[in-house]
Formats: sequence, C-alpha cells, structure tokens
Amino acid sequence: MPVAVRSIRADARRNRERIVEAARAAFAEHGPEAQIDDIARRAEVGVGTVYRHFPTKDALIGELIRLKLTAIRDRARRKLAEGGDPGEAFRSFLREQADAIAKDAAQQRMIWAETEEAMAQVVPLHHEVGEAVGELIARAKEAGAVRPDLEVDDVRTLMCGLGAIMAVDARSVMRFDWRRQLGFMMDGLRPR
Amino acid sequence: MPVAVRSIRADARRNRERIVEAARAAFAEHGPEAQIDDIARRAEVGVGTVYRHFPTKDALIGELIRLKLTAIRDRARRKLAEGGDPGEAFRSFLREQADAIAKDAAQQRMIWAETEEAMAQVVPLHHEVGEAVGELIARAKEAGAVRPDLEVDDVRTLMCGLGAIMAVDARSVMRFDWRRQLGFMMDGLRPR
Amino acid sequence: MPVAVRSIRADARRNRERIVEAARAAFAEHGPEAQIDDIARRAEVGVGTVYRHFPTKDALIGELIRLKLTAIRDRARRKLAEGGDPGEAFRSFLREQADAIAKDAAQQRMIWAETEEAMAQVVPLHHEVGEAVGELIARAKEAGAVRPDLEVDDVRTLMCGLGAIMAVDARSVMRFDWRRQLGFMMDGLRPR
Amino acid sequence: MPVAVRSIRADARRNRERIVEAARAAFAEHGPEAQIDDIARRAEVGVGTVYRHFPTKDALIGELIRLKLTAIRDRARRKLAEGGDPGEAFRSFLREQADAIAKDAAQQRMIWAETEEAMAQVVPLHHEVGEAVGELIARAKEAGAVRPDLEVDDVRTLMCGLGAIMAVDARSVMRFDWRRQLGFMMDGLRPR
DNA sequence: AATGAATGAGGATTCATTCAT
DNA sequence: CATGAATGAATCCTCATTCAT
Repeated sequence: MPVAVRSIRADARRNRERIVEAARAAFAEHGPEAQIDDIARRAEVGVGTVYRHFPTKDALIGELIRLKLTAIRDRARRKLAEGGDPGEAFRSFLREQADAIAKDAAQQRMIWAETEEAMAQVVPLHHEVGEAVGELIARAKEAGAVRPDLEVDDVRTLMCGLGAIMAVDARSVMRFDWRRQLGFMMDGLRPR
Repeated sequence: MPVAVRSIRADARRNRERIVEAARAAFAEHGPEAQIDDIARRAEVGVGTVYRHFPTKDALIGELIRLKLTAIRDRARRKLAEGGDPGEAFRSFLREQADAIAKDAAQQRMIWAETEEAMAQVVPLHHEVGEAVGELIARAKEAGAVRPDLEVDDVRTLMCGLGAIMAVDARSVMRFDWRRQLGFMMDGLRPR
Repeated sequence: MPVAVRSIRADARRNRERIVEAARAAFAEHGPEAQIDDIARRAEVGVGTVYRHFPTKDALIGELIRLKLTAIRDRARRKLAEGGDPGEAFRSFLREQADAIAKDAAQQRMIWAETEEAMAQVVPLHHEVGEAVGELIARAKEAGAVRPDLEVDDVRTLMCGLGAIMAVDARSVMRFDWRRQLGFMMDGLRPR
Repeated sequence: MPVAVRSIRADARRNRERIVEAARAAFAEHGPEAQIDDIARRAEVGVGTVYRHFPTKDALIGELIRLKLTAIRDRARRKLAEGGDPGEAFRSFLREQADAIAKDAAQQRMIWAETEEAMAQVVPLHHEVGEAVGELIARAKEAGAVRPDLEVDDVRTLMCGLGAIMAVDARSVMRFDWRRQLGFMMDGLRPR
C-alpha cells in the first residue's frame, strides 16, 4: 500500500516544510533568539510537532544551514554547467548569491546561530560547496579574470561579511549599502 | 566635607570604570547574551550598583558603544592632525582601526547588541566620527589616493563587515582571515 | 473466514503480550516514569496499539499488577496443594516470593506506580491472594510454626517493605541486603 | 554594622526556612514529582528565590536529606548521651525514629527522590549517622540485648523498609500497619 | 486493527530588573 | 550609595493521549 504510506508522509512532509518555513521567518525576524514556540505558532502546529521533526533547536538550525548550503552549491554548479565566460560566471555567481542572501533575512542571521553541533551536520555539504566554488574560481583565474591569489575561503569570508552587513542594515540600527560594498570587493578581486 | 564628597565620587567613578571594563570582558566572551549578574560579579560590585550607573542593560551597551566611537573618532582626528600623505593617512587609519577591532572581541560582537535605544545615546558622537572620517576621505580623494565615489558610510560598512568576520572567526565555527579580506577591500577602494 | 478472524486475534493477543512484556522491562528500568512511547518501541508496535489494548497508562499498570498478584496467588495455592510441613510451606512461600520479587525489578518498583484506579481493577484477585496466603498462615499457626497473632496483612506489609528495599538497592543510591532483612523478619515471626 | 548584615541574613534565612518547609510539604504530598513552582507558591516566594537558595531541584532534595540525617544522628547521639540500659536505648531509638518518620511524610518518600548527586552532598553526615548508630548497636550487643550479627546497615535497611511501608500506606492504595511490622522486626533482632 | 504524527499542558530553569535593608 | 535577595515572565523541552490515514 504505497498510497497509504505516501499519504501519511505527504502530510508529515507538508508539516515539516511549514516548520522549516516558519523557522526561516522566525530566525529572520529575531535572529538566534527565535523561539520554538513562536515557530510552532507560525507553522500552525503544536510545539511537539516541531520537536518530532527536529529533536533540538540546534537540529532545526542545522536544517536551515543545510538548505542554505544546498542552494549555494546548486547555484555554483549551475554556473559551472552553463559555461560561458569564466569571469562573468564567477562574478554573476557572487552577485546572484548576494541577491539571494539579501532576500533571505534568515540566511543573513543564520551564521550567528551556527553552533559546532549544527555545523557538524553539514560537513559533507560544506565540502561540496567548496568544490563547486573552487572550480568556479579556478576557471576564472585561468581566464585571468580574478587575482591569482584568490581562494575559496576568501569568497566564504566575503559572503559572511556581506550577510552580516545586510543583517545589521535590516535591524535598522544602521544603514548599510551592501551593493556598493560588493562592488568594491569585486573590484578588489580583479587581477593586478 | 568636600574631601568626603570627593572621595565618594572617586569611589563611584572607580566603580563605574570597573563596571564598564567588566562589561567589555563579558560581552567579549558571551556576546549580546552577557548577563548583568556576571558583569557585576566581574566588577566585584552588587547588581544594584550596576543599575545605579546604568539604568538598563541597553544603557550599559550604549556606554560601550560610546567608548568605541570615541576611540574611532580620536584615531581619525589623530590621523588628520598628523598630516602627511593623505592616502597613507586614510589607509593606515583603516589598518589601525581593523587592528583595534581585532584586539577587542567585545567590539566585534557589540554590533549585535546594538539597539535603537542604545544607538540613540550616541547620535552626536556618530556625527563626529562621520566628520573626522569624512575629512580623511576627502583629503585622500583630493590626493587621488582613493576612488572618487567613496563615502563615509562605505567605510562604516566595511568596518562592520570586518568586525563580523572576526567575531565569527573567534566563535570558531568557521575560519575567516580578515587581513586578506581587508587587503582585497583596500585594493577595491583604489581609484580606477 | 474464521481462520482470518482467528489469525487476527492471535496477532492481537501476541501484540498484547509483547506490550505487557515491554512494559515490564520499561518499568523495571525506569520505575513509574517509564514512558508509553518507550514501551511501544520495545514492543515494536505503534503507540496507538498500546492504547488500543490499554486505554490509559494506569490500565497497563493495572495489568502488570494483575500478573504479579496472579503469580503470588498461584504460588500460595501451590504451597497449599503440595501439603507437607505447614511451617516449611509458609517459610518457603516467603522465601520463594522474595526471590521472585528480587528477580523482577518491575515488580519491586510497581508499588510506586500503583494508583487507586489501577488497584480497583484487581480487587477480586486481591481477595484470592488474601485467601490463599491466609490459609497458609492458618495452617502454620495451627502447627505452632508462626506466632499466633500473625495476619495476612502482615505478610503483605513485609513483602512490600522487602520490595522497596530491593528497589532502592537496585537504584544504587544505597546498598541494602534484603536477604538479611528477610532473615530477621522470619525470626521475628516465630512463636514466642 | 553587624546589625545590617544580620537583618539581611535574617530575612533571607527566614525565606530559606520557608522554602525548606514548603518543600517538605510538597514532597510529602506528591513525592519526587513535587514541583518547584508549587514549592515556591507554598513558601510564598517567587520561583527565582527558590533557585537562589537551591540551584537545582536536586540541591533542594539534598537539603531535605541533610535535615533528615541530622535528626537521625542527633537522636542516636542523644540516646548515647542519656546512657541507661543499652538494650532499651537501642530499642527506644528505633521506636522514636520510626515515630519521627511516621510523622513526616516527606521523609518517607524522600528515599525515592534521592539521586547520587543529592546523596553526594551528605556523605560526611552519613558517616556520622553510621558512627552514632553503630555505637548504639555495639553497646546493645555487649549487653546481650541484640543478636551479635546485627550491623548498622541492617538498621538502615529496616528504616528504609519501614519508611516505604508508611509511604504506601499514606498514599492509601494499601493499608499497612508499620507498628506491627516494627514489632516483628524488633523481635527478630533479639539474640537467639 | 495498526500506525505514528500531532497535540499542548506542564515542568525545570534563566535572567533583566526592582526593592528592602 | 551599595548590596544582593526577590521577583516572575519567558523559554526550552517532555510525554500522555488523540486522531487521521
């Protein structure tokens, strides 16, 4: 009876998705302080349901990180697959990734919720991201489109800083223009 | 009588300083989660004394921000007063400021504790920082040492991002090299 | 058709038995805090199935008590049926019963899970136990093997205390030697 | 200003005593499940105050155990100091101790709340109890008033069993007569 | 009948802030 | 002025029980 099995799963999966979506919204709004009860309320499920799907707050955060990393990896792979000018591929990856972060407040603040425990869940994904972005960089270097000393971790660092800037801007305690900042950085990454 | 009054004031001032120092240490260690009780313990005073000097946690945070901004303003003014090559003045200001942040974990994490209430206390100081740094930038532009579209807020943004990077690095969930990042940025700020 | 019906019933009965066995294990390990989810897991059935057989936790506990009382009653009846020296029959009943409790951690801790609701289910059994043990005592008294003022409830009380001692010993917060204690008690039950 | 110091302490001490008394009542009524919130309510203090005096539930339980052991030790020492017939000293100690337990439902149920953590707090007291009761036994043995193989732990075990019996009786799921039981035990502890 | 997902009241603990001494 | 005890709302998590599939 695959139908029965599936229908149960469909229900549970829908809840799971709602929870993840609610968590994203809650973390976007409150940062690491986001409360499980609030997430449950937003998802319109009981707290118990949240805990059934994610045994601890950290596990839920881990899932959000997983989704974030998956998106980054996929974006990088897409750029690799599309081919075209390697410099433009790299630069548009940066731009699009920055845009994606800008649209997702949760992602901006997620880094502050990251714990060793949550990160441990995503070690393999982390490597995959590193590989894809590394290849993007390698090609751009070969084409002379970026400085030869650029490394994967520099991009990670860049994105982290950008996310932090957006997050602070969003909290509206200070006005920061991340687009200008990204522009300067991209200029800084040019060869010479 | 005046002696007694003075000695009391001296005592109070000393307490105030101890509290601020303790707060810095506590925020350095725990970030925005730092607890008033912990700060009082570190300062070796009662919680009540902390609250006498700073009516809310936010007010205490405000004081830390004030100290931070004062230091930035003074550094910028010093650079202005020293004169010399405007490009080098600007660049060494950036470098020294980054170093200062790197040495002060509390400062790195402070931005996340900033609230509108805490920021409201330091509006005038903020302007002073803007003026001093603005002048530094203006002179550097005039000398052709930085791109002509650079603005004060870009430097603020840069420093914020840098602080965030250092803080994440310090939390050891990820390794980020802020010196390389600053290098790229400074390259990006060059004219052309 | 009857085959199908039977096979379903056989299935259900087997489930019921597994649940009871799992409950015994769980209560043995965790005492009254044992959780229904854990019992279901041990029995390899869903929680719903546990609730189908036992509408509340109390009902399940009631069943365990029932089994315990049934065993006591049967042991007493066996001793009565075996005949032989009445004093030895009584004493060996005590010894064997104590051994049985010692071997069954669930039984030791069960008394703490007993509620009026759970006990209400087993009133008749309770009487049967009383009758059988009462007869054992009566015969022993007649033979002059136990003090004439001994009552059924004294034996119940004795067993309860012994079980409690074993349970505390098993929780390893204190070391208690129930065998010595039983020895003293049996000496205390002698006539004169 | 010892007055000021004392007056603060007097206040706090009074609260502490109220909390302990409330805890005793709560554990008497609900056993290990007693809730801190309920204890706070009974003591007419906020939950935070309970936690200020006892950092965990275990610590509070530890205090109750400490009081219990202190009382036992003092009772035993008093008997030793009073001198008189050693057999009567020992027997009256048992009787009085049993009476004390009977009057304190919290004490009856306390043993079930004992954790290794809570017990660790009272190791020295435990030894003191052992010494005092050991001496009581030694004198009684010398006078030929108790069986020569009796040990301190046997008395501990006896008291534990008695407490358990009283507790079950108090929960009214079963009627147990601890006085009769104690009588049998005391007969069993006689020499020969 | 069986399953296991969902529920949500309840319980231990924390921490900014107040207030009696 | 200083102290630190007291407060209690807030937060994470558990678990007996219900219910849709």
